[in-house]
Amino acid sequence: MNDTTRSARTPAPPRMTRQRAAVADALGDTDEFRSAQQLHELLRSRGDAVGLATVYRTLQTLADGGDVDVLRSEDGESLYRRCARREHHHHLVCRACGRTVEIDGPTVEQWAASVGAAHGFADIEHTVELWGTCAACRAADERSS
Amino acid sequence: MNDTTRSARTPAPPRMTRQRAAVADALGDTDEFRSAQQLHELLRSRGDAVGLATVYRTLQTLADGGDVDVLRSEDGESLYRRCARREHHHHLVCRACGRTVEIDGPTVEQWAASVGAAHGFADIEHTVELWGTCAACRAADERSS
DNA sequence: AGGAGTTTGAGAACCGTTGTCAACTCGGTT
DNA sequence: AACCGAGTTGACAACGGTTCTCAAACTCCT
Repeated sequence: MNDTTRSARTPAPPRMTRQRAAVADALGDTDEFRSAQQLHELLRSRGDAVGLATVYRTLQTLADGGDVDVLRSEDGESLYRRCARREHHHHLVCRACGRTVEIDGPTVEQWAASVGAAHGFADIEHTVELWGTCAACRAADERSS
Repeated sequence: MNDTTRSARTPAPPRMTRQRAAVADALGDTDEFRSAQQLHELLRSRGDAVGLATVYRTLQTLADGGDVDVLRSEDGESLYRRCARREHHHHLVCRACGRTVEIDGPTVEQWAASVGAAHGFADIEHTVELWGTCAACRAADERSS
């Protein structure tokens, strides 16, 4: 059994491609949660276009690896962001521009676990997200009205 | 200007129909969060079918009026439930069967508001939901494995 | 019963997302 | 440097949940 013999259980080696780099790059550029379609459009306008399907695939891979955070906008769209810390945390997101602040829910984790256990539920997961309108968007909004 | 003259700003009077009653009824029967499609199927199997579009419309109306709670399942589907209390609260939901326990997030509201304000965000809303597997579903699961 | 205006429902349209599969690349080999 | 096998891409089809359309049916009031 030499190096090139890849036994069946070995996952599969990731490969670096222009497209993957481009997506990762676009995510690295911003602090804001972005949809797959926004990223796709951004890349296209930048000049190094990537197929929409590839954008979705790449984001999914990144998300699975914990390299990006995913959350659902209020109307169900998936939004992606490269967060500063990999540890579990929550977000305060501007619903207009996606600007995001990473926050801690000091007691949330513990509370969630104990409430779950108290009712006989297992494998507890929790969703805690804050939505608001950031100062900049508020200002922009008033200016245009 | 008599009674039958409905000035433009008056919303429009809701009207009781077999369909609306059926949907409300189906919701009243269960404690569990159900999708529009599940409710549609339930009604059909019960013998008093209601068009899918009508189920969606009715649920939306009920939700707008605060008569039912809506939340998004982990894979983005909208789920509806007639909760015992109309006041703001959170849920611990079984991801397998939809069984739900209404819970309070003692300090959550305040925490959300202050975190939002601290970062200059306005119109703060928060999503706090707990997902788990209830005891019954866990038992059922083990039995079949 | 009569009539104005609301509601319904079958099917089309929508929209974000995933699947398909032949062509193309990456990365290691010869 | 050319070669090759396996992973990757992308145009497009397909999917699944939800909303729209609009003619026919129904509510409610007189």
